[in-house]
Amino acid sequence: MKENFKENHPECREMILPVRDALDVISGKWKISILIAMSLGNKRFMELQNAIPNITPRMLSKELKELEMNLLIERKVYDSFPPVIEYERTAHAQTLEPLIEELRRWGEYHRLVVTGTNIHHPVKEFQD
Amino acid sequence: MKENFKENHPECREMILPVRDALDVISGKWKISILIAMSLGNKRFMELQNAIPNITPRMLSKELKELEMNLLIERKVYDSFPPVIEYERTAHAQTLEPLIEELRRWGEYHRLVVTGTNIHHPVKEFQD
DNA sequence: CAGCATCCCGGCAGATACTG
DNA sequence: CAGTATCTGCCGGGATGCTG
Repeated sequence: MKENFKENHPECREMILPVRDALDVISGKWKISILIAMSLGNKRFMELQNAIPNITPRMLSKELKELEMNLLIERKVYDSFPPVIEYERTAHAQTLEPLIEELRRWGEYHRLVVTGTNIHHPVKEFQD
Repeated sequence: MKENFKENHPECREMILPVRDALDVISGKWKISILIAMSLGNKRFMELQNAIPNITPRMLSKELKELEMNLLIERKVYDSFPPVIEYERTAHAQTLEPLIEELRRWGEYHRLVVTGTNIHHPVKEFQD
């Protein structure tokens, strides 16, 4: 998967690899939901599970681990009694904000386009 | 998948849905490669298959269909002899450019971060 | 509470062969 | 050339139950 355009277009491979890296990091099924739930102040495992309907502990655990490996969140263990575990977004997660906002904007626009609004401009180009 | 934050945070659901829409459209395994190969001038099925190493005709066909359904490409049949079929990016695909560029930028930056560049002020370094 | 272990199933996607 | 058909392995991810 990483070796697209291996021999043909080395300059393209250099363009595609970072794009796929970015997509791999954020396109997990629950990752965006988790990051947003955390930005709303949910920090603990149970809080996240409650905030995100339908997620199973197994999936939550798995996605949290991947987010942590990608340095987007940090797992903090306070050995109070009872011990408390909290997850927090890192500074690196902040750098994702513009990208997520761009995804949101394009996603909204795209929905307008595919649901057939001819209010806008470029739509008429793909009507036969 | 679409019903995250159903009851808890309706405003979040409205944020997540478009993001997931956008991701669903572009995060197919070969979609970015196909769009880039097309932007390089590859139009015909065989050209695309040659330009994208390791893709099978089955996958190419499937991804082309999905891109077409999302109005990102257009399938044109010229009934010359022999009949020629060409795929072209639509105007709507142009609107994806800033998003892909943002993905590429963040993907590159992210790789720097995870491969251990010691960053003290991540946000500042990320900006141009 | 914060997860891990197990079982299991549907679908993604590769390999290969075939068609108009 | 531009795909389709079939067979198959793999694994993402749900359900359930269990632990420290």
